[in-house]
Amino acid sequence: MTKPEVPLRADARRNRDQILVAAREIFAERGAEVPMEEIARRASVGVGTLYRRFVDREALIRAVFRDTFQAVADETRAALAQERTAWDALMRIMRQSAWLHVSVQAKSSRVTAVVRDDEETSRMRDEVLDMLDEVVRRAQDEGSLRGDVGVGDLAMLFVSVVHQVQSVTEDAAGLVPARVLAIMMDGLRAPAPGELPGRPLTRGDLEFP
Amino acid sequence: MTKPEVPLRADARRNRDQILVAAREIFAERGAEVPMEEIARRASVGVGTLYRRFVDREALIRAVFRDTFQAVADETRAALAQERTAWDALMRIMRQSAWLHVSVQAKSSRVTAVVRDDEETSRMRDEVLDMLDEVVRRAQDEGSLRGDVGVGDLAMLFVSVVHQVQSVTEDAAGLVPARVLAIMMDGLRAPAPGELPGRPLTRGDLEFP
DNA sequence: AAGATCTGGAAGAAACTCGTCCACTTGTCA
DNA sequence: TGACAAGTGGACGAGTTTCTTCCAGATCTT
Repeated sequence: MTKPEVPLRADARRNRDQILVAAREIFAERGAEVPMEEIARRASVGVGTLYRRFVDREALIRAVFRDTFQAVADETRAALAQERTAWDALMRIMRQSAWLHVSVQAKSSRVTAVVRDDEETSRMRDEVLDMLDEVVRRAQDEGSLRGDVGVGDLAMLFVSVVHQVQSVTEDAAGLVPARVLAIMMDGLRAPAPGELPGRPLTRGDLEFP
Repeated sequence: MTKPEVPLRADARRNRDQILVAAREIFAERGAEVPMEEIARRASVGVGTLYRRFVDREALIRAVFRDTFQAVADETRAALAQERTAWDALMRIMRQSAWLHVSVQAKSSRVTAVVRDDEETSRMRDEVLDMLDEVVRRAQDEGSLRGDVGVGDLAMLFVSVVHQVQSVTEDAAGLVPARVLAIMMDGLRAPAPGELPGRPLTRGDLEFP
């Protein structure tokens, strides 16, 4: 339902998209409680415009989630279909999702509430998790992914990568996510050098149940 | 200078320490702009007490940094002296620092300013970085750490681990940092499965220069 | 037990956010 | 091209949140 009933004017459509991107980035970096004005600014738009398109903060959060899950679902499906090995699919999914700034710094319960209560979001979320479960299983079967991890672990690693890294010079900042991600992926490779502490984290360990 | 001129009364001393710990945790989780009252609450103390001990937020930030760098420096020195291999030292340092909730979600420039302007903090920071540089070099020499990483990379991985993970059930939350850290360490092991993108990040890439 | 030290939290002042409203711009279509 | 519906930015009043001070009473120390 990213498309409204009456088609938007071209410029409005563009602005709406910019807002969603800006909000997604900011949510990932700083959480969902950031002043609306900052989101507007990053989207190069006035607050007025923001509110015209999204009734209130909750509507914006909901839209961001739908939009993001949609993108991730599409990308994941494509990766599963096109990549030769499950490992390649996994790499691609992780990379792409990091790039998409998936994840929200969930410091308030507001976010959880939205995800839980919005049916469309839940549906897409489940779809994504189903696919991820499959990738993990297949990658482990093919012997490329260490056996002692679960989807939950991937999700967590993920979140770690995405939460925008600060305190690095602007120059280096561009390198960080890719490098951190690559190191993590290397750490996920089978055969594993050792045993991980604890137990594999599954989707049941993720919130928004 | 964690100790004041006139020794504090025992209870006051205890409270002060609790405040520092609470602040460090909260800063790592949510950044340095959290309401003073929350810090006070987590330290089981009234706001009044907090202000009596630290004139204002800046003083608190400064104290947290000194305290933290001090602890890390001590731990690092000990690790270097006691562990058999550089790799073991590195493991220990990383684990310990994660445990210490090193790192601050630096979303404001306030933090950078404090670290830059406080001489004692800078001094300790340099000392820690010197030691880390040595650990990295030695670990690479002994062939346990992949060659294409630098201190900067370690710092970044670190920050990724520490920033408190959300959106995981309380039960699983305890496992996450240890697992993420372990996976990362496995990813750092030599021989590396592949080349990392970009270039090794050095201390020059870290901010607070 | 006296007296210095320390404490919690109420409360006024200051800073921030929200979300609305409207004069002005821009895109669309005949 | 012109007319007008759709869209825009940002100032603003109301409502919150946060900062910091202050002090009556609790707690140590000697």
